[in-house]
Amino acid sequence: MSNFEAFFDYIQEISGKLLSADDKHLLMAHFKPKKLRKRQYFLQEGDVCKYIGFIVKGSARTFTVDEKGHEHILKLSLENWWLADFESFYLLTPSRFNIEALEDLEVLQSTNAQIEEFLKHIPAFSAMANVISQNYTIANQKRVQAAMSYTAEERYEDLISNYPHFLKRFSQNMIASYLGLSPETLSRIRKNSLK
Amino acid sequence: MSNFEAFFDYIQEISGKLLSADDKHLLMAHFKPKKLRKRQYFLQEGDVCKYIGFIVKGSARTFTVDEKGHEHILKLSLENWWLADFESFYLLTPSRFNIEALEDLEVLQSTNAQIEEFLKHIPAFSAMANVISQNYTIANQKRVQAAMSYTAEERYEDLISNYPHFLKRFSQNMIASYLGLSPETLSRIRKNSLK
DNA sequence: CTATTAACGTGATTTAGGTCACTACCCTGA
DNA sequence: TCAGGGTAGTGACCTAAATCACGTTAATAG
Repeated sequence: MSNFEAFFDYIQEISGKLLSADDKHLLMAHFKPKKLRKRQYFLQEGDVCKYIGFIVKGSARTFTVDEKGHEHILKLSLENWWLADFESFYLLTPSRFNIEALEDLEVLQSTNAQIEEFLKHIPAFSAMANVISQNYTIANQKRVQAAMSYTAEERYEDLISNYPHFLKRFSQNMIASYLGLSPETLSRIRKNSLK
Repeated sequence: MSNFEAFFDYIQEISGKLLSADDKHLLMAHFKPKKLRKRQYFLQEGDVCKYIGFIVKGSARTFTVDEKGHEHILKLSLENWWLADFESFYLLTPSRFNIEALEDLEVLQSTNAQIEEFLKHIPAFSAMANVISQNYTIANQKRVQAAMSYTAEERYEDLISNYPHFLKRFSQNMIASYLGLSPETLSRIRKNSLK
């Protein structure tokens, strides 16, 4: 399956280790391909996040809805990213987040229990998990810092330089919400920075 | 050393595994006690974060200074927390952060290379690392969400309910900066919420 | 092929929170 | 013992960004 080829490549590249034929069979046996159409939910608020998904194709957003009905996007995800509310996934508590497909979505998904098995038995998988966890920590650290210390304009500039491809794949509304801005403010920022 | 006893207890409690006598000797051989006086720096901006420290006693803040000279506190740390800029520590890049003792500080510190050894040879240590990494991911996720979707007042309420002991150990100036607020705003919020 | 709905732009107005200025109260150290 | 830095409270003012209101165009569904 070409789905799995891309997945295997990803694991090997991130981990710097090779997957054996057995490793691959184990992964193929327990990662299930799943398709979601645009606007379908991978996870709904209140549910436990039973599955973690690896995005093969498409995009998604992770967001909350506050008491005033406003949506706040916590994460935008594309190909070769993992999809889950890790708090809910690790602790098996009901999630405070929604994860929704923004484009038709193909993921490979598995359960917490299975992931534990992969970590134990597949060295490349476990090495990958460590690297990803580091990357997440770093990315989150940056994001907190940006949210707290940067102005709206600086956060947008930051996004442009770090994730330029986001602008192609996500609507301005989504980007604005991801940056913690109103769509109007983002529109004005773009206008000013065109000069 | 009573220092190490608390450290060993912590590892065993978090990991759910026991440390052997050999494990303990290995840890004692390569975690060095270090004392910092109030206002001394554990890490300075521009330096590579060569050491990770486990706080035995005292408190510290991790902060940046922006172009206008304003300080932004990213993290406040107390006993039984780890002290490091993980980005710099993992990637060996110059840090964008400062870590400063807010009270006289006692840490047990070690290097990246040594940590790799502990992870390989001490199962309890490696299990602890996994749990901590999960906790960090969860805490960071919450903090990003709070920074993006909550008002100043909600963030303060959130702090009170999640980290009430922070109020006893850190000055209002520090709390304000941690919450991304001016000291004046925090002072007014406190006044209003007293009613 | 219309009819909606989503996406983006732009002006007028409001507001949360920042900035500046001044006061009072500890501490801590010479 | 007293001076000076750190800490907190409060008023007056300012500004970045949200909100509200409206148009325009582009995309999508029936």
